[in-house]
Amino acid sequence: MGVFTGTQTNKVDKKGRVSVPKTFRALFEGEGFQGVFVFPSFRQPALEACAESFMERIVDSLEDLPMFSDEQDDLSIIVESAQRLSFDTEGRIIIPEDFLGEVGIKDEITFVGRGRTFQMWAPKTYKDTRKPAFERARTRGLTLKLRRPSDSRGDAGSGGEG
Amino acid sequence: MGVFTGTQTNKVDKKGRVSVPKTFRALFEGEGFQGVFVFPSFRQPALEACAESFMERIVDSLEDLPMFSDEQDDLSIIVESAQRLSFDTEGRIIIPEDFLGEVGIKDEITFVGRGRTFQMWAPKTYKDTRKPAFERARTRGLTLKLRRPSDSRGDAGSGGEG
DNA sequence: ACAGAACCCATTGACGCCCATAGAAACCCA
DNA sequence: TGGGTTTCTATGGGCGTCAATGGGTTCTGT
Repeated sequence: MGVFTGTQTNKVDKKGRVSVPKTFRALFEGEGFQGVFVFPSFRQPALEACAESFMERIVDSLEDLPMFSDEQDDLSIIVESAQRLSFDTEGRIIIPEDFLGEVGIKDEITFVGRGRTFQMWAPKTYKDTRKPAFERARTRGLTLKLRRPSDSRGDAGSGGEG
Repeated sequence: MGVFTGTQTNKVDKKGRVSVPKTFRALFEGEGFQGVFVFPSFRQPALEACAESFMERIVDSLEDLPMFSDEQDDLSIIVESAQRLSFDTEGRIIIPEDFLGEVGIKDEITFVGRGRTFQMWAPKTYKDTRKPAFERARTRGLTLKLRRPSDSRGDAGSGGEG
């Protein structure tokens, strides 16, 4: 599976349908389930989305924690809130209204590629958030240590600052 | 078998029947027993549910504990209290009244996907519990160490990058 | 016989499927 | 290289199907 990159803004029609960008949809070739798992981000006013295979990785990772532990309970919130939305014939999905409300999406939605996952934002919210982030990256002089090629760990690990 | 994700609220009719969400039911394809095992959670005001194959995993895990130990005795309560409820023709189950009473479910019930298992809550109870949990996740900055892709069972290894 | 559960049927509203169209990008040919 | 043509993505709307629900009837075990 390739990587989700770039941004694209599409419309939400009267029925609540949204076309998932073709460039994103193309990455679902070879996935068993043709659709996405969507859940609210707990770090940003946005919705997170991923394919089934990635969601299964999350579940497997949760199983590494003891059953009935506090840790597992807390992290389960991702799985609990992740809605399974399948593509229609035209590659559209219907996002639950409460999700849209939580992040302020109305008639337009911005898709943001994030590698193994992608996000969905209210266009204005995203624009307002992105500018300062870019500015921070410049002024702080962020650096990234690249992994060697062919070390194929799909780990979506911390790109954090710190 | 896929994973249980997301939440859905259905009704409990006068006969005590509840439709198990289709997205959950679909995961019982290939299971021998068409129905669920249900037992009260001892950590939350909710009912736990799983398929037969998972219940067998629980039993196997209990056997890893020392026989006649306090731990095994205590945890055995899961197996002791687990009711075996089969789907009717429409995919509904009837949950014993004492179970419903214990967790305050009346005419509506919220199904909560938890990966290999799912839970059933009184809608209001779940909503009140979920919000703080989400807030905790944000403020504590919870992170999840992802298992490597396609590492289906073996140890996820606690080494790796931080 | 009785109570509870399983089965069957009907209803409804949401969602999936089909078709049509506009606009944009890709393509082709001169 | 420019203009015309084709292809396809994104979008909109109508309609059929199915999940969820409710109620009646039959079955089963006690």
